[in-house]
Amino acid sequence: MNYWLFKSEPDCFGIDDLKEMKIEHWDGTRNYQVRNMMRDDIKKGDMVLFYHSNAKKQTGVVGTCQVVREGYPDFTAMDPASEHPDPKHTEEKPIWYMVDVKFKSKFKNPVLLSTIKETPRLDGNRLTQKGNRLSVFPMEKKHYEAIVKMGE
DNA sequence: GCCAACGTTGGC
DNA sequence: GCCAACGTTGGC
Repeated sequence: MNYWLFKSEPDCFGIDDLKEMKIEHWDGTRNYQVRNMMRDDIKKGDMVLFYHSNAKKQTGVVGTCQVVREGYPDFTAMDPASEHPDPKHTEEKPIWYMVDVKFKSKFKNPVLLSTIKETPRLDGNRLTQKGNRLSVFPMEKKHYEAIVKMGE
């Protein structure tokens, strides 16, 4: 089993939205590195930290979810009314991929970015690496488990 | 709103 | 293939 961190802006789609919907597709990623992970690497059963980025209140990890469907074409790319339409993406030749995730938990204590930076046992995680702007990336098991422990 | 650090685009 | 210009992300 692998572990990941997914970023989302809470104004757009937050942990409470996922909690309500229970299962939702993680659409809208338009970055090739992320696309490759969505298509090839993220497997059913993998665990995901849900991260709120650009948050007015609290920027940090706010809960967890689990992958319930592996990579398939992001149909929102074909919808001109969607957030990120891409005319090059077609049914025959999809470019963008997404996975489905299922809500697992909302943290009692969100693990803030500032806390993650200050916690020595989280050293080396990708979130706080300089220049990392990917909205999806792998987490080491020990970091995943440490963050869940802190959150709950 | 600012800006650093990318990623993407397109002319050549 | 190079690289300048531009767009985006996301913390602050």
